[in-house]
Parts: sequence; C-alpha cells; structure tokens
Amino acid sequence: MSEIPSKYDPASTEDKWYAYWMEHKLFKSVPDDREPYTIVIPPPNVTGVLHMGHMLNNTIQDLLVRRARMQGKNALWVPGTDHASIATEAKVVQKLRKEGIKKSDLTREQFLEHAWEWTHKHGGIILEQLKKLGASCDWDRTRFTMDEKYYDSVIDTFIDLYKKGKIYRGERMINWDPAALTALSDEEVIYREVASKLYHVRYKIVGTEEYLVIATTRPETILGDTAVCVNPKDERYKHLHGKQVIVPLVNRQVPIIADEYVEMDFGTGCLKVTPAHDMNDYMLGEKHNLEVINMMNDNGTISEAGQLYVDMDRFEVRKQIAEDLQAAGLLEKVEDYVNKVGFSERSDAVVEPRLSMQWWVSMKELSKPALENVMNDNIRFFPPKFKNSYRNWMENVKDWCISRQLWWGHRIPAWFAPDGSYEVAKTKEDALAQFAAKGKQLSADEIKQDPDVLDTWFSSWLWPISVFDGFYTKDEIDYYYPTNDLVTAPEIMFFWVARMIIAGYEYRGELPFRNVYYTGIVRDKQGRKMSKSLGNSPDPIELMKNYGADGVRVGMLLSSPAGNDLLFDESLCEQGRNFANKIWNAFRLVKSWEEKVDDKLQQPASANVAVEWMQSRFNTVLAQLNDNYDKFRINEALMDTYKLVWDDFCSWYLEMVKPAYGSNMDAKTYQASVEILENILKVLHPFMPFLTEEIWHYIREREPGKGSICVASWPQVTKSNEALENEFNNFTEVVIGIRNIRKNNNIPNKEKLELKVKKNAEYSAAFDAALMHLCNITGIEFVNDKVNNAFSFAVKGNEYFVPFTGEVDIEAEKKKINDELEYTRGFLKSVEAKLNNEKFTSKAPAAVLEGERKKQSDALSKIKLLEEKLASLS
RNA sequence: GGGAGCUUAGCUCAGCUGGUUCAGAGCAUCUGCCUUACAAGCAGAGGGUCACUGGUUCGAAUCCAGUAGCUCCCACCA
Repeated sequence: MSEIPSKYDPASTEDKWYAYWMEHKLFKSVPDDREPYTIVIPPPNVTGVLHMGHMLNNTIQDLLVRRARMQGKNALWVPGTDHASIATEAKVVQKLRKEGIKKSDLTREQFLEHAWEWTHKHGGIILEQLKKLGASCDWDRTRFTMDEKYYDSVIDTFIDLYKKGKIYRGERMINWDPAALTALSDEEVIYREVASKLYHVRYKIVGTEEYLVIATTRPETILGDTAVCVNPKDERYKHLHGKQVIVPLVNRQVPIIADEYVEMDFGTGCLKVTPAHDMNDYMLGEKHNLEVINMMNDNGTISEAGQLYVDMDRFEVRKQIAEDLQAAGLLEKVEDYVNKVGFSERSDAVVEPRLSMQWWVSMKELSKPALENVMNDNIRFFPPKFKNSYRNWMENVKDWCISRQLWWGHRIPAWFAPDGSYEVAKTKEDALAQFAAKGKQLSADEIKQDPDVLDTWFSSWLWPISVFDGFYTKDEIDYYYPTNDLVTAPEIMFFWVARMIIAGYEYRGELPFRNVYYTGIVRDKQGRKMSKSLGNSPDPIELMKNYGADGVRVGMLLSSPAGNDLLFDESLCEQGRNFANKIWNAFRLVKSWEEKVDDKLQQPASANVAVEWMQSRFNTVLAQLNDNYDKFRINEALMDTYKLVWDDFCSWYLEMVKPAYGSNMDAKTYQASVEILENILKVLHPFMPFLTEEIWHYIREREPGKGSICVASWPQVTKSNEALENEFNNFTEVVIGIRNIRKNNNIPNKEKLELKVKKNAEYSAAFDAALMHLCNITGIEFVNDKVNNAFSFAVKGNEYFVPFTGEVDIEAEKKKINDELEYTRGFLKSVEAKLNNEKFTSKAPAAVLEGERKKQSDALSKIKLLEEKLASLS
C-alpha cells in the first residue's frame, strides 16, 4: 500500500501505455469476419497544431472507437491530414517572404519544393499531439490528401465528372481573394459587419444642369460604372429614364436604366452599376446589356481600364477619390454607415467580386440523393436540428467553383492548345491523343496544363472512400465502407459533410457514414470563440501536462452536449483530474485488501448484501449508459459513469464492505470487489484510457498485449434486482437520518448508538447489517411503542428512534417536528382538494387517481406519526 | 429579408408521449470534519413564479398563440 502514492500521476503512466498499445498493435485493423466499426478522422490541416476544437472532436471519436473495440467489433479509426491548399500555401508564401523570396520569383516547381519541405517539416505534428490525447488510430493507415494514390483518385474523379458533364468551365462572378490571388467558393467568404461610410456622389445628367445623387460605400468602383439604375416605379426619377449621366472624374457617358431590383427607399433610390465588381450589378449588366469594365487588377489595385489611379490600392483610392470628388464639388455628403463586408476565410482580405473563368461542378442533380437520404434518416444527424439547415442548403444548392489560382494542391487535369481549346485528361500523352482524335496534331510543347489547382474540399469530399484506396488488400473498402460515425463541427456541414454524402452516393452508390455527430464550438468562459488573436485558447498540450490527458478528456466532455457550444473553463479539467484521483484511490483501497484476505473468514452479511446490490446497480447503470451512447448523449453517458463510480461505488459500496480498522477481509468480498472494479474500469476506459489501463494491470497480472483493457470485453447487461435497489434507497434514507442526528447533536462517529425501530409498514431487514456497519450502531431493536427521550425520524412509514445520549435541545427537536407537520398538512390539503374535485375524479385516468389516493393515505399516516412523536417529547 | 433554435438553481445544462424520477444533475456556495483509500477528500445543508402574457385541459416547465431577449445558419440594400 505504502508504495502506491495517494495521488495519481498521469505523467508517469501515459507515455508508457501509449507505447505499449503501439507495440502490441492494438489499434491496428485489417478486414476479418468480425463486424467492422469505422471512423475516418476529419483530417486536420497538415501543418496545423492541436487546438481545443480538435481536442473535443478527437476525444469523442476516440471514445466511440474504443467502446466499439471493446464490444468486439473490428474497430478502425483512420487518421490523416489535409493539404489545405490555400491555408498551407499562404503559410509557405509568408515564410518565403520572411526570407526575402517572392512567390512570383519562383517557378511552380521551385515553389512546390518549398511547400513540400514545409509540409514534411511541420506536417504530422498534430498527429503526434493526438497520440498524447490517447487517440487510438491505426497509424499505419495515416493518409494525406496529396499522397500519390489519393492524388490519383482526386484527378480520376475530376475526369469522371467532366465526362459525365457535371464539370464545366465558365466565366462567372466569383469571390476573389486579392491577397491570396485566388478564387474562393461562397463558403470561404465570411461576412462581417464593419463601420464604413456611405458616400453620396453627384452624377451630372447629360444635357441638363441637374445632378443625380447616388449613395455608395465603394466610390472607387465609380471607375467601372457603366450605368445608373433607378426603380421604374420611382416617381422621382421617371422623367430620367433613357437619359444619360456623366460618371464623375472619368467623364464617361452612361445610360440611366430602370430595374425593379433597386430599392426605392435605400439611400437616394439610385444605384450605380459596376458589372465587373459586384454580383448584382453583374446580373443587371447581363439583363440590360451593359458594358463590362474590369477596372481592378487581381491584387486589388486599379487596372489600366480604370483610367485613373492606375496601380493604386483599392482602399487608398477610396480615400483619394473621396477627396477628389470633394474638390470637384461632386461629393454631396458622407455618412457613417454599418454594412457587411466579405472577408476571405483564409487570408482575411476583403473579398472582391470579380468576373473570371473558373471550373464548376454542377450540383443540382448530384445533390439529390444526398438530400433525400438525410431527410429520411438513412443518415442520421445528431442533434437532428441540423437537418433543417442541411435541407435549406441542399435545396438551394449552387454550382461549386472548384478551381483555385494556387500552386499547392491537385492540379487540374486540363490541357490547353494554342487556339484555346482544351482536353481533360490524366496525362499529357492522353491529352495529345485526344486532341489528335479531333484532328489536332499537336506537339508536347504546344499544349499547356491548366495552372490552377482544385479546391481543397474537392479532395476531402472523397475522404471516406479514398482513404481505403490501395491499403493492404484491394477490396478493403467493401469491408470498411460505409463507415459508421462521423464526428465533426457544424461549421463544415456544407463544405464537407454534404459533399462527402454526395460523393458517397455518386461513387459508391451508398451513404458514406450512418451517423453524423456535430460537436459544438469550444468557447471561453465568457462565450467568446477561442482564437489566436484573443489569446483565450489554452494550449492543449500544456493542459494535458497539468491535468493529465484523461483529466482533460473528462473535462471537455463534462459539459458538451451534442451541437451545443462548450464554454470551456480550466476548472472542468480540474474536475476531470479530481475524478481520476478518486478512481485511483478507490483502486488503492481495494488493492490494500489483497494482503488482508483471510480464507477462513465468513463473508459478513453487510458485505454480502452490498455486493449483491452493487452488481445490480452496475447493471442498471450499464443499461442506461449504453442507451445514452446509442443516442450520442456523450456527456450524459459520462455523468452516469461518474456517479456510478463516485456515489455508488465509492461512497456506498466501498464503505459498506470496508472491514473495520485492523480487521481482515473475507475472500468472497475481495473477489467480488475486484470484479466490480474491473467492470467499472471497462466502462471508464473510453473516457479515461490511460488511468484505466494503469489500474487494470496493477490490480491483476495480465497477458502482454491481449490482456490490455483496450481489448477487454465490454460488460454485458444482465438482469438488475430492482427490489433490492429500492430497499437500498430506503436504507440510504435511514443512514442519512442517523448521520443528521449525529451532526445536529454533535455526536461523534466514534460514539456507538442504539437504534430502535417501530415497524408500521413493510420492513426489509436486508440492509440491517450494513446499517449497523455504516452508522456505528450496536444493535437494532424492534419495538411496539414509541420510544420516549429519543431522536426520531420516519422512512416509508417506519419509525426510527435513537435514544438520547447526553444533553439534548428538546425545543429544537420540537420545532423541527412542527415544521414538518405543517408542511405535510399543507401537502395533504392540496391532495384532498384534487380528490374532492369531481372533474378530476371523473376525468383523470385510474392510475393517476390511485396515485393521489396513496399520497393521501401516506400523508395521513405521516401526520399521525408526527403528532405522536411531538407528544412523546413533551 | 428567409429559416432554425434557445430562455429551468449563482454557472453549465437534463427534463422523451401533459399526471410517482416533476421541479432535477454536475459544478459552485454554506456548515461541520486532517475519521485508519482519497482535503484533488468526507459528511450534511441551503438554493428556482421553469423569460413574460394569455389560451387549451380536471391537471402545463411540458401543448397552442402572442410579447420580450438571445444565438446560429442562409441570402444580402448599393
């Protein structure tokens, strides 16, 4: 005993056991005849570092997969990382810039070399960090979205969709990131409210001295104006239809057009139309056949076409143009104004709507099965409320812009001939052959591959399929696919979840996973999102150092119901750590009995009933636990386990079977205690893998590898003894009654007490021995009459008396009884009111009526008891 | 503007098909305890008009309507 420290030390156990698990390949999975259970990790950015979101997400995955493994399934958790094209490229560009190298100074090949170097240097750190957390992934299967095989599968998919006519090239308005110099998908744009200004600018009407005043937040786009638009119903401007105005500063004549799109009551009711730089203006331009002037370069500076301010940055121009308009007397006023501006999710640059030629996936048809199978619960969402926004999105799904003007990623397999025609093909040779088949004899030098790469999500949407490509056996995917559960954040429901489902149906003809568990966002105590800039995100590695991985795991799960945000607070980890310590000490106690076992000792009655009760209780909780798991109510499953251990096992069971100081332990109770502890460790294991493995080996000799708790079998639910559990509940009430008497009257625990019981109702003696053991009672005597000069209380109609010892405050006792009496009388009154209500008695179901009658009779007899008790005191 | 959701103890949240788990849990708080596994602990206690207003019902935290406040998603007004 003395050699086991009283505090659990995670530092000395965690690395040891992780190494042990690896050494014995406990997380490795190959197809066999067991039922598979598969999770694919949401691949973190290859150069990312672990943050609290990952912690939560991966803890949940680990616990699901560990439980499945213990349930005897062939459990596989596939790890891997994502190349995260734009994010990684941005980091590499940044790093090069620090070294004085500009991306434009490098060839594509040179840049990619840097990018790979970066990837190899920083990549995989996050996976090592996941091991600290205890993640039970099959690391032999670690995949990267730019692995050769994976790369191939992405390109094949592109070609296939192209051949099916689902991918096309088209010039459209897209969101342009002027910092990263690439197109973005709609989902990569984050709209934020910004304090800006509304400039009221005068446009001179041709042939008059009148001005039309137009309000705009972006005066720099005046350079690209090709019309002014008013609402056709707007009386103020009806006379101007068909006239022309002069665009300020550039002095271009443009028409005044009328379109219902314009809101009459916003600003001045006049809208300037810049088709090249605004989504809606573009639509107006198409509708009204307007000229398109592309007045901005890809980096956000003004282009030659803008005529003025060429090569100046757009935001500088905004200031400058305001001054120049002012000087020219064309600026009527400037108002403060709050509007929403789109920012690039990756570079945080203000996104510029821009007309450009991109590759698109046509989504309407593809997404049909994906919508249907979520709505009919073939794929279940937890919590289900997310089905709504999913449907909303899927029903209004737009075509997906998949090309990015970047180098890091899967390069688009399209080859261009000098005349601008192109072929989609995997290799240059194939492309040349395809051109030749169309009568174009071209040399290898003449055709050029599209320089663009694919959107990262165009590779991640294949994740549940492509991770199985080329591992071990060819047809592995038939075994592991569809996977079981996906654990991810609701933020990427459209980016990723929806598209995986689409790809699943398109390429496997079936769902990619059966359940999607959406975790919440980890926020700080004040509810703010954790972010680097706020500095409110704790370092997970540091946390695990301080509280142990198990402590942090428990801390995270304690308050994170599915889909609800988690307000993270370090004190949660403290609670987790304390829990670990509690388990540790329970183990120490049981362990200490090992050397006290005496074969000749009879099992005491108190221990006998305790064992029986604990076994039943364990079963009851296990059934609950399983149910909560099945419903993905993870935090409730944890709370079930927490209370099972802390309250049932530690506070009641161990106290009941604990031998008196200096006494020995009977073998039967000891054996039972070890078995119960082992079962408890098993249900704890998914939450606290390290601690449980440590104790598991401490408590009993185990076969190396196979003896690990990782592969121990999950306990089976057997029948509970409901009657005994009910009797136990009465017993605890009696115990608390006696403890209260001790506490209120300062009777030390060491002082032995007598207990007298007057049976008025059904009485079970099952726990009598345990009662004596727990409350330090010399004996229980059954009496027929009230006991005078005694403390008393009643449980389920039976009266318990503890004769006075020493001085007693009779008045205080009387007051207590009076209070209770008063309350009970009030309660009786309300019950009787109900029963005297003819409407109630005639309409309420029989069972409810009966319940009320029982309440009535119970209350009556309780009042009688209390009255007698009061009398006995005076 | 469209959609979804939330409001229950100081905090974070359970509370399924209205009624014996109906007002709960954990944490925090308070009061005793260094009691021979654990002070990272033990024992006990207090704490809520279930956002508000109406309705349905014998009966409402639970169903309905309205009001207020909050959150998220989508679209987006220059």
